[in-house]
Amino acid sequence: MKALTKAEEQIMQILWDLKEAYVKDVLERMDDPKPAYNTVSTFIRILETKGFVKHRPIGKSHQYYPIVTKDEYRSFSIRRLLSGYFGGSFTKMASFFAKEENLDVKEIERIMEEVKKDVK
Amino acid sequence: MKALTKAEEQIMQILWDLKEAYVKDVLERMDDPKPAYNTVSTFIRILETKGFVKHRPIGKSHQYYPIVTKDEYRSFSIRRLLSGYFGGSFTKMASFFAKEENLDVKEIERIMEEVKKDVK
DNA sequence: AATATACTATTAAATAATTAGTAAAACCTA
DNA sequence: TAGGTTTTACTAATTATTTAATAGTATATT
Repeated sequence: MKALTKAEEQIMQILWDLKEAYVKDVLERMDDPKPAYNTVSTFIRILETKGFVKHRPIGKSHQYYPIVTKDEYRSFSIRRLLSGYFGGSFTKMASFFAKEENLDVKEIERIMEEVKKDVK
Repeated sequence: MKALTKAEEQIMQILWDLKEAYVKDVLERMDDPKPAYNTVSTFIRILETKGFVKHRPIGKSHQYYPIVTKDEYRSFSIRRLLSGYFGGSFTKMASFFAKEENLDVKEIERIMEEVKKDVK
């Protein structure tokens, strides 16, 4: 999987959110100052050539939808961070975060309880 | 703090590792195919204008050293990932990771013990 | 001193990413 | 059906990033 550029990522975030969308739907959700319609259209087509997005023709128009899921990209992003900055170890990252946030043992335990509940 | 580009980051990783280095030291640690001496030199000077690096003149030469620490950049990177993909919540990221790796409760607890030990 | 060496500074060239204009096709409406 | 609207496809322009050549300066070597 290839990393997304900043502008590409912005648009993927919207597509992940909407599940499927026309160019105009994506444009609508973009922050001001909104880019030109064609800017969005171009990026979506780039995302399509990169294999992140596909479309189905609806009348004369295209409805776009993500084929790389947000979870897949999440996973890719965590892995990249872990391997670049924490020797590939999630434990190291968690320790780093805990120290940085001055979490005490109680708080760490609360987080882990939450995780355990969630994993079940 | 501004994000590093890929090439800049590569060089910062080496500088963080070496703590202080001449251009040639950085070049030495780079993977083959090694770039030109001047390519490295240029990037280090870009890093200096971005405020990531400083130098002390040693004779006619410059010895470079990081002024943004690896920990500071680590922290910045985690935060960016959390805010973009986990609603800013470390717990969410941990849950996601645990599910993805199929960690069972035992393993989660082992990680937590490690973190607790480390935080003390 | 002349020549080679090691380095920095300046600049240019190549490539990648971002933005959007223009043209053409498809559709809608009076 | 002529004129306006919406949309895609193609292309150009701009800016950011990456790479390195060239030139200049100081030091070492013979």
